[in-house]
Amino acid sequence: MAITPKKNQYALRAIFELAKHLGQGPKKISEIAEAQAIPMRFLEVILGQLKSSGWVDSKRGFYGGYILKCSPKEISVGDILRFMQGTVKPAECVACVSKGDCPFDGECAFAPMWNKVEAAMFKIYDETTIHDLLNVEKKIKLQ
Amino acid sequence: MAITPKKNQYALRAIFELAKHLGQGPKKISEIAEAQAIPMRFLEVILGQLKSSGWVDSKRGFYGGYILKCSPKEISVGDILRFMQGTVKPAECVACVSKGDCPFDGECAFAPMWNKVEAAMFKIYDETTIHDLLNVEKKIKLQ
DNA sequence: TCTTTCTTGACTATTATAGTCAAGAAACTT
DNA sequence: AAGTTTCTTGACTATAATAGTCAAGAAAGA
Repeated sequence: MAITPKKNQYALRAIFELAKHLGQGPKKISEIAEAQAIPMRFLEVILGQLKSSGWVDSKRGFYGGYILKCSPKEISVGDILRFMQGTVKPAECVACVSKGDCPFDGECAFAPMWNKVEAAMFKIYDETTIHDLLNVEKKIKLQ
Repeated sequence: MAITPKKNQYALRAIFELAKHLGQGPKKISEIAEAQAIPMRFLEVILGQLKSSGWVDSKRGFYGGYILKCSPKEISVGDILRFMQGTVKPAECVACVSKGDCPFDGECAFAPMWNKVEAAMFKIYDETTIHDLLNVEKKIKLQ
């Protein structure tokens, strides 16, 4: 029922947290986990995955941790969600009754609507950068 | 990963199928199931639920089946999805890490975005009536 | 060398969704 | 009235996706 799986939300929050402390050296998994209320062991898995995107880097040892490698202005929620979802084959109904093997193949009355919804969602995701979210938080905290 | 659960999609398709044969008397569960590629036993459950919405009615016996009680122009996808989801408590983050007991209560930087996404989705769902979907199908079938 | 932290990959748990079933009740046919 | 047919009800089970855990090892620096 949630719009996106928890794992994806955790990935967003992890990058958000790194962005928050950009330029302050590596941030430990344990710190990110606590700050963003993410189970630490699960976060290990997620950050491991995110490393392969190139957006984050890591360092081991006492002063180790994770670092954001890109500008918060240049990375959007859409980028991250797309990465987490893996590549979805194009020309496939995004929310069909049966993915890949649609019982109404090509003649589904609902497909255009599902596609519009998917597009509307990603329009918002793509328009929202991590930098934007940092600003939202600043505003909230000021109140 | 799908935008909405299969159960909701089946509910939409069931009503769509009823709308398609509006005025032609009751439509049997077995017929709806076959036409819309829905497991019949599962459809029994779904139609049973839908009955309580008042949008459909049923009749038993040889000439029994289900009938649409409302105009396809006056029922939208949004109406049906909202009914299927049950009432979601208001003022609750639609896609928070933890529904109901948010670890960032009231100070979540992501909440506005999730709410925007939810709203964008339902804007489309609310704009799409069952009648619209019947028209889409007609156009597709003409090609 | 010791501590700390990331790394890897396999493992388990939980939950939501999806789907099934059987016995019974209404409606109509003959 | 008897017999089909179909919906009705509620409990039941299966499956898959998600979520989360763990342990042993490797790098980095103190």
